[in-house]
Amino acid sequence: MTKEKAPSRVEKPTIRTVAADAGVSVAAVSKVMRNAYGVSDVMREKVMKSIDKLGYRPSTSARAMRGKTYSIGVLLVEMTNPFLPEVVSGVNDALVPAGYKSMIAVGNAEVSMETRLIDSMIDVKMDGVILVAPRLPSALIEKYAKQIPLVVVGHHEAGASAFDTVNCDDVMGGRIATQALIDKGYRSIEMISLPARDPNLDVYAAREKGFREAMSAAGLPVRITQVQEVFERSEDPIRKYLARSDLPRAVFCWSDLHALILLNEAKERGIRVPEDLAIIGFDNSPATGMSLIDLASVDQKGRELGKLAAETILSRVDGRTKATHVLLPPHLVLRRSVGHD
Amino acid sequence: MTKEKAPSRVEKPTIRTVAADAGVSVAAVSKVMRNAYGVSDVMREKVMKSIDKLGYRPSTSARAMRGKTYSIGVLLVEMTNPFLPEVVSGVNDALVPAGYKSMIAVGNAEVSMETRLIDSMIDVKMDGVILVAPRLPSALIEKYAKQIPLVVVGHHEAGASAFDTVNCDDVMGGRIATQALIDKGYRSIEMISLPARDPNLDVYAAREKGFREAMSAAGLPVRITQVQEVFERSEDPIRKYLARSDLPRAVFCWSDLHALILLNEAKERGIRVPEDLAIIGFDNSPATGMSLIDLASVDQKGRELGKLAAETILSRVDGRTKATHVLLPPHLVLRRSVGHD
DNA sequence: CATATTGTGTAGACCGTTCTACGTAGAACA
DNA sequence: TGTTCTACGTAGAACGGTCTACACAATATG
Repeated sequence: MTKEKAPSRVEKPTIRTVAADAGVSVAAVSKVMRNAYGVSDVMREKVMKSIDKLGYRPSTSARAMRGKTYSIGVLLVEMTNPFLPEVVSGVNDALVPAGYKSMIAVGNAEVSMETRLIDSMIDVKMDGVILVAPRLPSALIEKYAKQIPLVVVGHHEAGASAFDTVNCDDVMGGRIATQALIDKGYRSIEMISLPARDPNLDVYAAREKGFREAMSAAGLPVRITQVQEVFERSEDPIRKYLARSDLPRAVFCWSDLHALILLNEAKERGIRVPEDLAIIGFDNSPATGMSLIDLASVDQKGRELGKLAAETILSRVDGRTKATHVLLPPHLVLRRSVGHD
Repeated sequence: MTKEKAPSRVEKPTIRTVAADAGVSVAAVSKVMRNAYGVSDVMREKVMKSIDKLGYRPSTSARAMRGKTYSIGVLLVEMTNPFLPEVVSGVNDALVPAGYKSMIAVGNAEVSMETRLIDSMIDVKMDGVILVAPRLPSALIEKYAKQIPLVVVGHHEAGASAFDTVNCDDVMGGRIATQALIDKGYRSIEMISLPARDPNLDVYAAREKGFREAMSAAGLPVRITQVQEVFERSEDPIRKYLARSDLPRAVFCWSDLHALILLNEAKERGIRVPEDLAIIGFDNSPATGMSLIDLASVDQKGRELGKLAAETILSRVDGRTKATHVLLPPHLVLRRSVGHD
């Protein structure tokens, strides 16, 4: 009458089960699992045999209470930007061989959601956290970095000492995109960007900087239009933009997300691309390559960024305390939207 | 000399800190946290005050050892299909208000990866798991369901008793898509699907069934072509498909993923859509609505599926043992690719 | 030969919760 | 007055690992 628990639920072997089976102490099994010092070959052999005979797997939560969990949290802004899965793949490329696992969480570009998720990553005692393009204000990131090893992707803050950053060289990206348009002979060039949050930290602010540099160097006037985030249905601002009478001849978009909408809306309005309007985006997301789209774009190698971020967090987990800040050079992919063949 | 630990890392308050501060027992604090029975208002007040004075947050890992973790794992096949983020949003819609959090993992459509991830979800003692379109063979799912509450989305198995399923009514989806083509007057209609793994379980198999039903009912011949997964660069099979001499007049694609490629390749070959070839996809993913694309598609309401899945897992976590199997009716979105307007 | 040193193994405290079992006080009841 | 509830609290054993301290043997050192 007492045992009315779940039916047929299997009994999981614990470290004690294994120890008993192998005829050794619990501590010995623990040592084998962590391949710590002080285990003879004979002992390791014995324990290993019991482990896979019983199908033993150590409980991460139990481990968390004294040691480490071998898991890294990855916090993504959102999930629709195809650039993000690439970063995740890269993260796993580095984490899995090192015996770590990644747990992903999605913040929906909301600060409250992001804080909640990081908090819960700390609660489950993850060994470290990778933030990808967080909306979190810099001060909060700093605060979290004091609680858990942390690296940020897609957020420039080369001065930070409490955490690491891994980024595409967005200034360079802005510059080469703009330069490409200039080289094609365009003179009336405008950039579409996001509303500034922090001009020193945001990736699009860096791209703006590159844009400015290239335009100024060529003696051309700098004009930048800021539109809303794409999550909040931003066809409207783009539509409004295209209705203007003083449209430029070429547009550099901070992201493919907006570039694609622009391309689409342009078509609807009978504006020919690239004949009437050249467009160049950022991220080189999969869709850009489709011939229906054929959008030139700056490739920031998300996978490499992710891999690098993972390596960085691991070294920090391993005890490094000095911050590192890496920039990866992007490259340009020319396509029909800028009049390339 | 002994304390050379991380610099300036903050001391986290534990349940003991709170108990001491509030002048009550540890057990009392625990009760307040779980709002369990047997707490007076005075006591709750006192404890609460200490809790947010100290900024206390219970350690999930410690909780995991006796109680629950209030977290649900979500295993996604992959991340590039825009249908999946929708499901995740839906999951969070239901989980967050209930005080649970979701942790997402991505299996890259590999069985080995998927098993590894579910294992680690079990290791961290998540309260339950939602699998979205898993590649895992049915027998393995069954096995895992014995170890942890489990619901599957995008995998038909209405006979399963150990776990729940939540799905779009894919048979109906296939039927209404096909019927729409028939109604438009098309007679030579073909379906593009994936290689069969398990004809009773796969979503595309169900869509095939709907296709067959509609075609047979109209007295039309059934023809289905199977192509590779899209992750494994499947432009080639689609290209080969379009090179055939006996192309149908209309195609129903099991997924937008392939429909988009088809649309694109058709354009490259100068095949006009819909004049030469009508196309209808599945998922109604965001891109389909762009006028550059304008692809008709079956909408399976990913967000609702996700929400329902979350509610289902929660009730199972709460003790339900009888399996439920839900089908949500999809609806059709007509667009230019089938000659609409 | 006495004393370090090294290599291998164990015992048992500890991590931060939850949960069971029980104690106590006051109210209600007989 | 004694008994039985009910409401509120507490003590202390779990949970499944890791880690520190130590024991013991074999080997190296002086």
